[in-house]
Amino acid sequence: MESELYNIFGNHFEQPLLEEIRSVGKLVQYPAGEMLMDIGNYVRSMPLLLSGAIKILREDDDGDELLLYYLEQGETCSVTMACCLGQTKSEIRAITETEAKMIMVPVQKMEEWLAKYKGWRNYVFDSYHSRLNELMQTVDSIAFKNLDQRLVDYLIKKSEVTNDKCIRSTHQEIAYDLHTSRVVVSRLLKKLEKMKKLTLHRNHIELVDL
Amino acid sequence: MESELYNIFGNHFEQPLLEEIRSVGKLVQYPAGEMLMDIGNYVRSMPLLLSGAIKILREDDDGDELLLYYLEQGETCSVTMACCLGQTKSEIRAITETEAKMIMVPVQKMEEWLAKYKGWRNYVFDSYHSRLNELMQTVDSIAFKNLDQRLVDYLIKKSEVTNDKCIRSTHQEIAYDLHTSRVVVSRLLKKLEKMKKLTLHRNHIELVDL
DNA sequence: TTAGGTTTGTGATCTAGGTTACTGTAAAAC
DNA sequence: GTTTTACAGTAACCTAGATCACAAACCTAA
Repeated sequence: MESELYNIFGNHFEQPLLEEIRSVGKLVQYPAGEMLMDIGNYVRSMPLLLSGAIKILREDDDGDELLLYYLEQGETCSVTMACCLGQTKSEIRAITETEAKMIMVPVQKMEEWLAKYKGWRNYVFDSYHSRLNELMQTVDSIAFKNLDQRLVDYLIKKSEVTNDKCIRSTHQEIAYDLHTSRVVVSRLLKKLEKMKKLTLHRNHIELVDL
Repeated sequence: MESELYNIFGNHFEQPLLEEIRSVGKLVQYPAGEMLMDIGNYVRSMPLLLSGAIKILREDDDGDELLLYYLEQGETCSVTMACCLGQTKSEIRAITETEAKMIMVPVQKMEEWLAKYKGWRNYVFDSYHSRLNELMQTVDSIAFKNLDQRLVDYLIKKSEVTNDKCIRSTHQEIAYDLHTSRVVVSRLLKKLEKMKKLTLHRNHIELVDL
């Protein structure tokens, strides 16, 4: 935990803060596809992501999902933090997209550190800021873009966070994230294949030129 | 300014913080329809809204707008704050929905107070939290609801913030906020009128039973 | 009063995407 | 091996909402 913690957060956090994190934080590791939090859960600790990626989803009344954004190395979930501080239930679902290693910090400390460390305060604010901007991007995407473009964006982003030119998902899984139907995804993917932008296989998609 | 400041923020802020706000804050008042901030602007101070309502809009590359949410009494614009602290340009447009009175606080103070006052910290975090939740509502709305429902929600919300059963907008203006076309709005409104939920007039709409 | 702009109503047509239905095929289970 | 299940391809059809076109009603200014 030492080296990763220092590599990733050393520039932002004061020495004593790093020490505190080391002593109270709990290092945990999850495989891909693990649900870290669900809608309605209460939250008592916050993750500082050391490696891997986490996807954040929203669900409507009918159980339809929509991918909001990914968390990556060095980031944390502001929505979670907001829930912690506000003592309210989670409004989102968090699932590891890849294997992920993180430090869990109890909520009381988080608050204490806000008063104590400028580095922590800046980190938390930057984090909120990033999440707000990402949510606005998401709004832009669903409000202003058509599905063709959203699909392309999705594939590129997913390829980035998994660090893999090959998207290991079924069309159905993609459809869930984009909140559309499998048939539509298959159709659009086939169109992209005809444009030589990717090649389709069972259970995976090879990105060629997106 | 005194009485309003104390009435609205007295419960959340420490006495010395209230004093500071009173001494460095600038009281300003705008009529309805005033643009307070535009996309690309730099921000040097933050509003604490004493009365009235402000609408926050997002715009895409083609200049198409979309209403994100309203700010109301006692609230502040986190996106603005994020821009202040991050020294980045505004990603949103803010327009007074009604006549609005607010205290403008310079950005340096805001940061100073974060370290100094727990009340301020809580306020700022609650504010971020509210904005995140509101943005998620907006995402839900455009991702999961059809236009009929969004229009009804819009009319109800607008009636709330203006505190007026009568919506003083043209169909075109509503269409801008919902990011659709005037023709579609007229059609849906006519449908609602036939369902006896409202009555239509030139330049205004009377809500009857929504 | 008239002219010109603005707002609203409505029919006709178009399109992205949703839905249903059925097929072939790869992979897994037996 | 054979059977079963999950995944993908594709045609046919449907619908919400977008777009175009035009007319009527109203409002303002000269």
